[in-house]
Amino acid sequence: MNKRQIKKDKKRLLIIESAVKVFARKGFYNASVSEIAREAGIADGGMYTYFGGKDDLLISLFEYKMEDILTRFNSHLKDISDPLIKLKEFIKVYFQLIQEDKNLAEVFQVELRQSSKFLKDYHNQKFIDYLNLIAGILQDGINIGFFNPAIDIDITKIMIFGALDEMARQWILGSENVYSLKDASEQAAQNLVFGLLAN
Amino acid sequence: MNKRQIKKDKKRLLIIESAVKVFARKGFYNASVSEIAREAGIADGGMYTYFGGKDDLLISLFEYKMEDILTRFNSHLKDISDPLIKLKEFIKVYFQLIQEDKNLAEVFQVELRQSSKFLKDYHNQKFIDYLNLIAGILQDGINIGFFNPAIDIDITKIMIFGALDEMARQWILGSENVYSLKDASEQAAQNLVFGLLAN
Amino acid sequence: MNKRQIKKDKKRLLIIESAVKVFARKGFYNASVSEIAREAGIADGGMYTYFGGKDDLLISLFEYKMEDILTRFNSHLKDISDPLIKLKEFIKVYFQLIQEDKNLAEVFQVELRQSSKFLKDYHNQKFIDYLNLIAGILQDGINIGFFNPAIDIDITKIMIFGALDEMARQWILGSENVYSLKDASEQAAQNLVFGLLAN
Amino acid sequence: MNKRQIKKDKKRLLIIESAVKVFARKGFYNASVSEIAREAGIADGGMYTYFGGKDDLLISLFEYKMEDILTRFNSHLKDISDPLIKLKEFIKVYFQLIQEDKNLAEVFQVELRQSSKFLKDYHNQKFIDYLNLIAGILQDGINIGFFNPAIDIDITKIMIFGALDEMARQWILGSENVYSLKDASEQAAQNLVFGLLAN
DNA sequence: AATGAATGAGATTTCATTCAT
DNA sequence: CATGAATGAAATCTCATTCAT
Repeated sequence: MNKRQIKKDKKRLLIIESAVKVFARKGFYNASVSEIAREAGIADGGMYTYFGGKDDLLISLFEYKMEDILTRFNSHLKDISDPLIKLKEFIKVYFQLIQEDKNLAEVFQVELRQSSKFLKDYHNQKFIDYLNLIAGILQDGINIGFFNPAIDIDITKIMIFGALDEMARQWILGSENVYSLKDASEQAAQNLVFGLLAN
Repeated sequence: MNKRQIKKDKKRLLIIESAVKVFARKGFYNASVSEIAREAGIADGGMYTYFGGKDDLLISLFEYKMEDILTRFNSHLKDISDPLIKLKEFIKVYFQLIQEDKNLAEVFQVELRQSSKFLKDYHNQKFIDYLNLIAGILQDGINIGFFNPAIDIDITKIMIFGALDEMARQWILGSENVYSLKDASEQAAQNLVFGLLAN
Repeated sequence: MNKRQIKKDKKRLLIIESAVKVFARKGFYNASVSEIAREAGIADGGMYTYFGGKDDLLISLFEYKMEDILTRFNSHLKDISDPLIKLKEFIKVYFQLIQEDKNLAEVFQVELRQSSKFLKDYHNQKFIDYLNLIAGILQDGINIGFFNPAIDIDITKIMIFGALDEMARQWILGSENVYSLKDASEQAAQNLVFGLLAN
Repeated sequence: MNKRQIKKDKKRLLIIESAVKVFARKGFYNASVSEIAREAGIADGGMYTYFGGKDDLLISLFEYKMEDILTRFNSHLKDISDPLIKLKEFIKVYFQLIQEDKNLAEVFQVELRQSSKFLKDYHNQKFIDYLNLIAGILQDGINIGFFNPAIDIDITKIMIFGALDEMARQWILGSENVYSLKDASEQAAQNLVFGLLAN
């Protein structure tokens, strides 16, 4: 890779990180390109060299970060074979990521929702990959007889994602009486695995 | 109640219903006040007689519809004493409501999320009431020994809400290979109550 | 005069007084017809029965009040023959009127200025009558040899009006270190009559 | 100073001059930002790069022009020591300025009056400086015994300002039988210095 | 005659995007 | 490549006036 390319990539990243901050602060629609530029320390029209526009910036942000996240999930989970532990670990890593970068989390949790509307055409492969991480764990669990074979994987993966997602969102938004992410993590694992019933 | 007041209330409702349609179609930020007015068959500035502005319209819409929803939940659940059946019924009613008014569901599921930004200050009592419906069921279940006393209600109510919410959202957004809401309903109940483990 | 006519006149007056208050508070352009109606305790569109519109209301207000003012000046000054005393008395009455109704004064001082623009066509006879009050005093003074015959009455009447007007305006607007209207009155008379020169 | 800054300053000035023309023609409230832009030959939203809004434009206009005016007064008067001549010269220069830029004069005389409403908070230092020019002349005159020591400077400076101001305003507004500014200038000096009394 | 909801033109302002320097 | 001024479309909101009740 030549020097010029490296420099360009650095700038792309800089703009993405700035956008994450500003989107988290203001929301996608209320964030102005100008403010992102200011945050990045570049000129107003500067991002147009690196991204096609505000929409493209959001998509690129999502793709870039999602790739990173998927990589991290994979590297954390690849050596675990027990699906139960894998699920627990998945939940733990998920909340860790949220905690590490609250700004990014807010963008994912809150802002990407709304954008699903105007980004309808955008085929969201990374999100599908992400859901399939969960699906994979479920499938493994069923295969080796740990998980209930009656589970509909396509439904349940979304259910699990939603459960974790909402717990994270409330933690991010909530100022008062919020649980710790550690508690959330343990409770989620407990509930998902064993259900609500008393034994 | 006099005639004028009745007419006014009708108009308020008409505008709310129109807004639901347009928000569902375009999203909150991409919906223009003009378009809502056109949908409602009133003049461009017409909604300002009934609502303080676009934001207020969204909040009012939320309050109005949420009240209706809470009433329906309560009337459906009030005579059920078994918490297990109550939970199942809650889930069923939830998905029924989604199916009945897809537009409203879309606004609630997708558009109101983004607005959590500007709804941050707005103390969202109706949403709290809704969460407490779930909390109540959980509490009852624990009290009579059906549900696991180790359950943290404040965490779990959010988890359940999130799980159902995301299942509904994917059903609304998903054009391809979506599950039926009936399947979703049953699967959700199954998973929540018994957990993922095989017996 | 029949009863109906009396009632109508009362309402006209009520609206004028309300308009005075609101114009004083907000200025002509920033005052809404609705706010004037609220102040008057009538319906929003109510003033259109009595006045042709917002502009007409301002003109009518001016005419009505100016007539009153001219009457009061005339009744105060009619028995004074000494032009010097007449001038002093004119000044005194002028500031008395200002003090009596600060709202009205503000409308006259500040708001009627701006309106001179859009009311350009409106031939302001009452204002001319008012200026001619001053002109009359000057003319008398010159005739009987008290005032300097070199005085150009048409210029000087405006000068005197401007001097008093500005003193009144600063008193109305000024919150800090304002003079009393009594001091202003005496100083004005002193300066106008004797000039700035030391004797 | 770099080229870009010079260009920006030029544009600011262009917009101010255009605003003066349009405000003079239509009045502040009836002038639209669009029309000012058209007059300046820039795009509709163009002035927002240079000014915060319509109000800010008016204030900036005032500050900019007033600074110029104060400079001109000072350079004209600085070498005159005789307070009597200084006063006469002040009046002459004042009417000269009015004559030179009738548009600006109209804005100052007519439009800024109305704005005293929204300029109320805005601490108007430039206007105070201007009044103090007059105060300085009066003080000098009293000190060297030319002017009557009984003069209250704070009242009289306002009186003189008002007298000149109104003479100017009537000249600007008046289409029929107006005096020449030369006559006004001489008459004002004569009246102020010697008073109305015949000797 | 009074009411006040409805109208709809028009105003200010924002901001993504472009492009000359 | 970077800059940031300029563009101009579009959005929200206001409000004088009308008119059915």
